[in-house]
Amino acid sequence: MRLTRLYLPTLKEVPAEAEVVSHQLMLRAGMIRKLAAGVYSYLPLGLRALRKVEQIIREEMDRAGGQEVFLPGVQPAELWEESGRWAVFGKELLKFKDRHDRDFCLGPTHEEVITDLVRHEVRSYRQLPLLLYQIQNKFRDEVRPRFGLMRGREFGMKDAYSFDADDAGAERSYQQMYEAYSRIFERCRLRFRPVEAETGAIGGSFSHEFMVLAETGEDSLVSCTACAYAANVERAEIGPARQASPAEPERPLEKVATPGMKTVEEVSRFLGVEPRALIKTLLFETEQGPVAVLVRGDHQLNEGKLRRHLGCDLLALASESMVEELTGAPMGFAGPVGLKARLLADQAIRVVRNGVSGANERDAHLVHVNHPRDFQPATFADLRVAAEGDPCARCGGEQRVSRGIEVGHIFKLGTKYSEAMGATFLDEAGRERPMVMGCYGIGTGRTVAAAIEQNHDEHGIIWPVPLAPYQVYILPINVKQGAQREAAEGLYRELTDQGLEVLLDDRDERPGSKFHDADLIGIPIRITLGDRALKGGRAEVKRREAAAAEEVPLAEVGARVLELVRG
RNA sequence: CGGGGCGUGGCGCAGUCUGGUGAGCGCACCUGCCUUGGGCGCAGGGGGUCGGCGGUUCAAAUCCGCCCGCCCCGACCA
Repeated sequence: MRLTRLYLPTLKEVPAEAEVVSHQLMLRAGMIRKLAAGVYSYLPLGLRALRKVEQIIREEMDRAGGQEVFLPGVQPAELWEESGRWAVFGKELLKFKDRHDRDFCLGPTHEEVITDLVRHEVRSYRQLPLLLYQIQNKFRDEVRPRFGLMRGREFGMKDAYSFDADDAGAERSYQQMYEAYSRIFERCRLRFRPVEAETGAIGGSFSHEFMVLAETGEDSLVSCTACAYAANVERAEIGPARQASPAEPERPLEKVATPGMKTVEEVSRFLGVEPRALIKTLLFETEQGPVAVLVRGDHQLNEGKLRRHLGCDLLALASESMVEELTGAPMGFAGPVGLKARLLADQAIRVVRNGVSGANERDAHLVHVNHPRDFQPATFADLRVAAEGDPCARCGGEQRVSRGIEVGHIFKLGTKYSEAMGATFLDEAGRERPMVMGCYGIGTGRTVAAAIEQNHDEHGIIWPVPLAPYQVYILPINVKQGAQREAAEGLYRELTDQGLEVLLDDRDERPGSKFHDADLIGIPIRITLGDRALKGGRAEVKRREAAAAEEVPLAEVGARVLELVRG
């Protein structure tokens, strides 16, 4: 492709709306343009990178026994009512009516559609297992789209669905997808980590997220420095707290005045104690009645863990009036001692010695609070958000927290959808049984963005060869010089004939502009043709990530480039 | 949904507080000349209902009201 023909609007300046580097670079490199909040157009360069990711995914899905389908983006409400998600999915589901006043939505995911498709056609265990996938845009009306392609409202996704006759089969399918995903992200040359994850609105029993490691990631993940355990912080289990040794002696319980001191920060500063000595008392309303939860002052409650522990659907922080009713004090002075409510505690509370808590009395706290002398929770459990340095739940080693971009997510769904929607088959014994399902997603645009987050410098993108929109950038310094132009055209033909994807910068521009654009769009190999090297019958070959170029005789450039592309 | 901010030519911005000077600057774009190893130089030129609607005023980009769009923080979330 010739630069004089390519639709490549690059930008010198950073558009004000772009926060993260991948968004900035995709705009500047002319890959994408925004149409509305969270809705983007792909330009030729961006589309080529996207297609590279999609092709790798296709190959690995096919290799794992998948078959590609293409499902509708517009879906009728009835299907969603059948699965029960029309009401539950919430405002992210973009709903509308057709001219006959029938309800539809833009598909945010395709479990309903695929289950509907399969239930009509699959009758026998002989037709299982089945793995179907598609690559298509989804629409989720996100509350706050941001970071360009990282969190759009309309976004590209590969979604796959497995149907098995039993749990063991579903387990195998899941495992196959786990391996396929690992291969996909390896082939994309990404630094990533599979982590145990929450299942959220998709439902199901078990899942892994594939996280691309990046500081700008929206997710936090916890990994053990000693063993293989890794999980999304939302999910990450924490091992039992270590007892401080030697244990401090218990001191007598004492009430102190803390006028107006409500937050952990205020109380700890006022009393001159570390936040970790405080016992936070959080009050919740649930359908099972009010619940009080204790967490150390420097820890954060994990509502997901609490919800699972209680097995409740409704879980909301208690209102001000509720707090007063339960504790007899305004918000900010709740404590476990003498509190008449169901009491749970994070396991770290067990080893807090001479702690500080609210006194259930306005402007007062208790110091030297000790378990079990002063309070006795019904249970201790793992209820907090994992933090740097927490003990690993599997091996007791130390956990580390890092940031990641969720590019893939695999779920073991079980029979949630097949039962709700009647996707059944007859087994060998002639019994009717629900299919056991799994679903597996990869954000395609997000993967491109993640690759840029991991591969860039101050000048622009540095594409890994497998994702590069083009592999080679031929840059004649001055196209008005016949020798340079001819050498460039010759190499362009030769490399293109070899099957390489080549850009020829045939623009009559200053060299500086061309070098800057070449660096910005990040093509892995640049061939510069200027008088300097050309006099000796050579071209300069430079890898984008390298500091210096090498001079290569014109006749050997083709071979050298192929070597670099493959290498 | 709560809090904050922004909207002036394709992009980045100034001007708005304190109403009135020919709507301006940089980049990009067009023409000509010049130049060609890291975003050259000179000259000329095109492009704006100042987000929209309404109001105040002799006069509104500027003041007031409503609406729309976008961005950031939080809550939320495959």
